[in-house]
Amino acid sequence: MTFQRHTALDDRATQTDQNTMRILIADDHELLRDTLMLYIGNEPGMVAESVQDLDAAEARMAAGEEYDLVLLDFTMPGMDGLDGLRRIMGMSGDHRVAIISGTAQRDIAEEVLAAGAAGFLPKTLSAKSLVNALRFMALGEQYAPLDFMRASENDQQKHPLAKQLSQREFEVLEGLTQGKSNKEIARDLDIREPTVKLHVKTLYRKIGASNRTQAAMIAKEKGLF
Amino acid sequence: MTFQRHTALDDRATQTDQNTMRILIADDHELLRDTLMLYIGNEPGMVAESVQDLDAAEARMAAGEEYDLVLLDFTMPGMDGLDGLRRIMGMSGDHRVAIISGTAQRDIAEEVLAAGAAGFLPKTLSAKSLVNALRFMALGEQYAPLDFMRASENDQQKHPLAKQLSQREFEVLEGLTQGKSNKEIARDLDIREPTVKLHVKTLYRKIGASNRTQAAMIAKEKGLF
DNA sequence: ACACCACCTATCCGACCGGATAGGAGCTCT
DNA sequence: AGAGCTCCTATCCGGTCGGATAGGTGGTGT
Repeated sequence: MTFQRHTALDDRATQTDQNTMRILIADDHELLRDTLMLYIGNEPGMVAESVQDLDAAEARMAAGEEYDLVLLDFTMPGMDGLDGLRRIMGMSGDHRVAIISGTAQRDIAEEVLAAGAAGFLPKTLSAKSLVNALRFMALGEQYAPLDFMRASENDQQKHPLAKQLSQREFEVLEGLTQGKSNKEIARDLDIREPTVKLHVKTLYRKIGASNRTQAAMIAKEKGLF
Repeated sequence: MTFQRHTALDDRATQTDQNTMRILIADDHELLRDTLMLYIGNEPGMVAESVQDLDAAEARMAAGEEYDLVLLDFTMPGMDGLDGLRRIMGMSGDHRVAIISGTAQRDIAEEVLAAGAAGFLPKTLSAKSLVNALRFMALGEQYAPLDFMRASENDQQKHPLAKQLSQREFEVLEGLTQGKSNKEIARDLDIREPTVKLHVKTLYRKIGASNRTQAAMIAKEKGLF
């Protein structure tokens, strides 16, 4: 992997401030902050700063710092879902804000875009694609990776544990992890309670649980939901 | 920041294989893979390769590649909790394997270390600390960030949620997170079942749960245990 | 046509849970 | 000494859970 040419702008040291793109990265994963800043800093015409939570990002912006783009991690202290995004976007000034996330799925991405964010960037994106997306968004466009947005609604067929379960059992298990009663699950899925009980019982067998709390903990630890 | 040297091998042909540390990174976040490889490649005496899931890591190792250290992301296709770690560690050869994670809490870290891993690395670690940890682990030591592991060592003192609970309620809550029945908890703590029920009820009120599964999930998500 | 499977519904029962209520023992602080 | 706290025990009750059993529907593959 070499870095002789990143873009056509590479060797033009005449870069002016107006042409330099300022990016603020807010993410509680210091590892990513450090390495990503290094990567972006290596890109011509790009300068990145980083903070570790939403409050710090807000403080920077409130202090009058101007950024061409602000990247917010979706799961970071202070975010609280989309509230943090809305708070930053509601600040005075004309800010372009994008969400970056390692865990959020398509439904979250859609809500993010609907809320008016400049883009949604999963951490499964390559560094190169990310930089391209940054430039794209700085131009005023809205970005989200197409393959990510095309991902099927129920992409649990990948997970080994979920694979053993039928679709319904999976949905019931999701209810269990939310601490719902059989009655509530039945209402939510629009089926009868006895049916829920059946699914509960059979999924216990399949995943090796002996009660709903164990089932919920197993699902959680295996990384489902 | 320039990249005249990516690795010590780049311009120093005298570097011997014995002195170069080979690292395999398995993580489905390509963004982190790209940027972290760049960062590590910039460190003298370190070479990193990366793959995007557990199967690919397994294939590399099965193909006879030798690594001084293998980093596995905890939430990555094929991992399935600790199973993936055990699978890699059970492979023939003498491999040192560490877990890296952006979401796992202390309980997971302890299980990882108990399983014999070389270390546990949260992504909140700085890049510099990570590199230091890598060198440390390559020496045969076991690593985990102290502040992370102290996160709830004698839990009550630190955690705001646990602080509201009495000692007994806390112990009962621990039983709940293991999916135990009131009767089992009573036996383990050597108290009567009605007493357990009392503690259960009062701790529901304190943490805002309405049943044992919710209580367990709340405790888990808040990072207790 | 048949077996098979996932999914749905139903009933019965013993066990457990969640909530209320009512105490008593030991400790600390004022 | 009494107030206040935590921790312990106990009983009662309605509701829920866990497990077994029995059956019906619709789609798939042989």
